[in-house]
Amino acid sequence: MRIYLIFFDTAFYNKNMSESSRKILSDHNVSITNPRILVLEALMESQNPQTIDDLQKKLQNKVAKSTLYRVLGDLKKINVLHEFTSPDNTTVVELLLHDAEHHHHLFCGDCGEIIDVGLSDEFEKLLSEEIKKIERKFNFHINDHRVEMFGTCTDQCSNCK
Amino acid sequence: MRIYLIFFDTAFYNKNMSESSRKILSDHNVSITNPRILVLEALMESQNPQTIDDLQKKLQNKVAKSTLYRVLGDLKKINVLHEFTSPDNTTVVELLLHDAEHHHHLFCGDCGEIIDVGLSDEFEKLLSEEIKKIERKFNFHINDHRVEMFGTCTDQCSNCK
DNA sequence: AAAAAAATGAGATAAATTCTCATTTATACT
DNA sequence: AGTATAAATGAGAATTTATCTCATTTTTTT
Repeated sequence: MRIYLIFFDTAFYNKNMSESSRKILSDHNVSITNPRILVLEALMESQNPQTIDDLQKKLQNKVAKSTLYRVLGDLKKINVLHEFTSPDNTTVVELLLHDAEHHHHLFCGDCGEIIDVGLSDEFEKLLSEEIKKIERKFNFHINDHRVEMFGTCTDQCSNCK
Repeated sequence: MRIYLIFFDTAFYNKNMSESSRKILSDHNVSITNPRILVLEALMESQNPQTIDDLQKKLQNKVAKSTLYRVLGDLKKINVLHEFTSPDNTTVVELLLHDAEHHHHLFCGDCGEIIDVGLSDEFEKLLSEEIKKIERKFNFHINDHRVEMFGTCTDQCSNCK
């Protein structure tokens, strides 16, 4: 048996998040400002979708409310942020990084947790075919889709139980 | 060639809508009141999802704003109303009648129209299997799902063009 | 380093929804 | 049918969520 000691260098991770935040902004020709970096870092802190309230708590008045909304708008405009609504009508937001895979969402009605889930290639392929049929039938041009699943986490969720 | 004359008896349809509204309420042990009947009738007037604003216009001050929201809440509670949010964050609402088939939604980003669409049995079957996998993987109990498709209606839509 | 452009903070404003409570309406019970 | 009781409604106040305004600060350009 081997024992590994893992040193968790928070500074390193923070520096990393700051770096990637800057990169996201410069890659999209958006000026690099402190509020934007802070908001991006807060978004990166969790891989699952978060509410605006979650973000405000993380930012702890380091960014004004109006600025937070404005920055989220900026990030939507450059397509690195996805905004949608949970079943209880709360706006949630998640970062879409270059390497983010196409995914869908699973909602827990008890604790409100939202989990990113991937579905099989077979399923996605059949869905694309269905979408082509719908496009023809309704004379639509469809550019996006999503599958949402609603339920309750039985025991694993950290918020519930 | 034959020519058919179709007489559209509004009174008959109104009476019918009023009757089914009453039936919906009594079937669910909800007291039958005028505002509830009016809201149900407004909901029945269109088969596709409608915004709260649409309803208010149809009701033309015959039902107070607070009552409208309250009645919609009541209808949700007895599971005859489905409420969700369109991509531009507007709340929309649709009646779920006993005979309503399982369906999904198609959103037009230009005119805001929302269309009910059914997908093939083959697709729904595969989706159920995917959902079973997700339930196992995340230890969830999933009780509902929906597929949303986003695009633009190319020329058929009555609101656009 | 200075000038120009852009972003921010603080609070005002707007829109959507919920809440409060006095009055009205519906239901249950003679 | 008529009355008592319970429930629902209307009107507007309050709350919540998001956007807007504009003077000040920060970033970018030169």
